[in-house]
Amino acid sequence: MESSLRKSIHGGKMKEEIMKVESSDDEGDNEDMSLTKESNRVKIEGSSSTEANFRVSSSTSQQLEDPLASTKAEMGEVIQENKRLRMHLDKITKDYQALQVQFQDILQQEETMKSASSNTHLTMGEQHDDLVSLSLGRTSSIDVKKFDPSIFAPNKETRNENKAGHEKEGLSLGLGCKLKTTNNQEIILGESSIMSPEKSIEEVREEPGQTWPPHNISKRNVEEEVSQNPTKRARVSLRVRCDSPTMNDGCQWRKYGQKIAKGNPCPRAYYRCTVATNCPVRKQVQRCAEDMSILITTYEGTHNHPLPAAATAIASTTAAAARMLLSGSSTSSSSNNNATTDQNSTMPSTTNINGLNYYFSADNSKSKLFYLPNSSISSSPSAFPTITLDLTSTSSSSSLSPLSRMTSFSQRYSSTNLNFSSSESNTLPISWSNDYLGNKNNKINSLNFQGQPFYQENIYQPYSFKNKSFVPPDTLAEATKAITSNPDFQSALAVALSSIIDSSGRSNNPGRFADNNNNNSNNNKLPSQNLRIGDQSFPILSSFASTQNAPTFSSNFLNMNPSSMSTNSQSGNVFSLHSSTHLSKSKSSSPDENRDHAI
DNA sequence: CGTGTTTGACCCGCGC
DNA sequence: GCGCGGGTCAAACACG
Repeated sequence: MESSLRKSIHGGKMKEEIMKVESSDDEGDNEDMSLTKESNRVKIEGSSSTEANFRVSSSTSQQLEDPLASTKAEMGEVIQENKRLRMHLDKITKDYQALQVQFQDILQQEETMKSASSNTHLTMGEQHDDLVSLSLGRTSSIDVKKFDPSIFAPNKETRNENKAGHEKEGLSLGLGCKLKTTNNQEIILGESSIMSPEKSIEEVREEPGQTWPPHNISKRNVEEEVSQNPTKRARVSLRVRCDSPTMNDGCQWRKYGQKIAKGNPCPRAYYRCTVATNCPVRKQVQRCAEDMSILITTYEGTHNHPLPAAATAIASTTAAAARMLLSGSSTSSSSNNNATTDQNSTMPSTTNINGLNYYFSADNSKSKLFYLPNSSISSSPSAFPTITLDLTSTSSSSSLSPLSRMTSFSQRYSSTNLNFSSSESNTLPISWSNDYLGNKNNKINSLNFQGQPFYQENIYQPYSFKNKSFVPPDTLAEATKAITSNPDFQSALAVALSSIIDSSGRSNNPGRFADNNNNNSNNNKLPSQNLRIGDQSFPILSSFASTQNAPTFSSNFLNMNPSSMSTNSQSGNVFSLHSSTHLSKSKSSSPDENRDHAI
């Protein structure tokens, strides 16, 4: 009795300490610090609670002897812990502010450059436009069109005072998705409404006079190019290991044809987007002839309507890839004729951008060069330049990937159980185990995001309640730094995160689609999102949209295992993302469930 | 009955 | 011009 009373007292005091830290957080930039605050709240709540449990149990015997001393000792520990957390918070805040200022610098430089020159398409900036678009997944802003990796360089903290007003822009670079509308409104996608006062995407969609997606130069460039040269309608092909007939990409599709294409016994299915009546987007779905487990989904066109949240991830990724393709193919052939042309000095290599392999077309208007030596290349030319995002293969390029910086990160804490997955036994995680992040040999890492809604609770829980794991304070700092300091990491991360966004928005999709995906026995469970590094998983600290009612993500999108590459009936470019995603068994038991819904 | 799929016919561009 | 192959149309059909 006395013991339990004491425990509650201790807990209450610790709670006070926690609240003290949190309330002091709020004194700062309460609008702009959503991610930082959240990150620290994770640590505060998690670590304090974890230690609380430990302390309560370990001090039970002492309590009988000297309750007061024990309580004081605990308070001292708590205070120390809070100090550590506070320091950590300050550090993150500084990094965050530095990033914001740097980002603003980039934007200003970009505007200057824009006014100065616009005669080259395949400039570094253009390349980075593609890079950042892929990186942010949903970036649709002219203002983030160009991207300089240097903005993620750490430790640049000395900045102008008058730039402090732009603090909202930094964090979304790291883990959120930001849109900037034509009237300079920013939308941080995926940011929790609690944590961020930014307008939600839906609000902006309803903004009078706004179009969706918001107009931006990048998209206009593509559209203009396409309109100027109709034969250059870019296609983006995704190669994915997928057992279901189609991948579920969040959009609604109607099949309008099927054809046996030459060189592939598997029929090619033709789909058109039915979200809007006159949406021009088409997609083709076909199994790979060499490896039936590989599903090739080719997208063509741009949606002319608001997309379901679940569909924006793939849509933006493919749009970015298409834009990259078009911008690349719009340049003189000399710059692109060689698939290994070094198109951008800032790229790690011509075939490895962000650790992802690009294979550019050898021809501007017709895709002739295909991607791998083993391919039985289709000789039939395509009128469409095609970029293929290969999500099936392995790569040995990881050693150069900046992600390898995470090696020490994972290894250092290799003994820590950081798998905070709450995925149930019958649910395979959707994981992006990038071989380029690492494999068993080079002991690097993989990204593994549980393909389930991103519940706020689970952001906090992993550190303490669920697995009783405690992440050393500098673990988060290191992870944060690794992420924010590295554009390459960001790009890869964003793709993976996109799948999470996709999952969180799944419930927005009405009708049959929603029905299909709501058939989920795990709906009532609270999964968590993990960043898996090697054998370890790290909770994602960003505040992606937490759709409480979202069903779990059933995408068969990326069930990737290393495999040999095989042919695609369309020649084109390959963007190889070496990643891995597993399906959620609970949602894919019936092939019909994924019928007609890509990715 | 509404919605989506199937499938043969048709159109079109390209190469010979 | 002809044949081939990719892509689309639309009537018939299936399903809930």
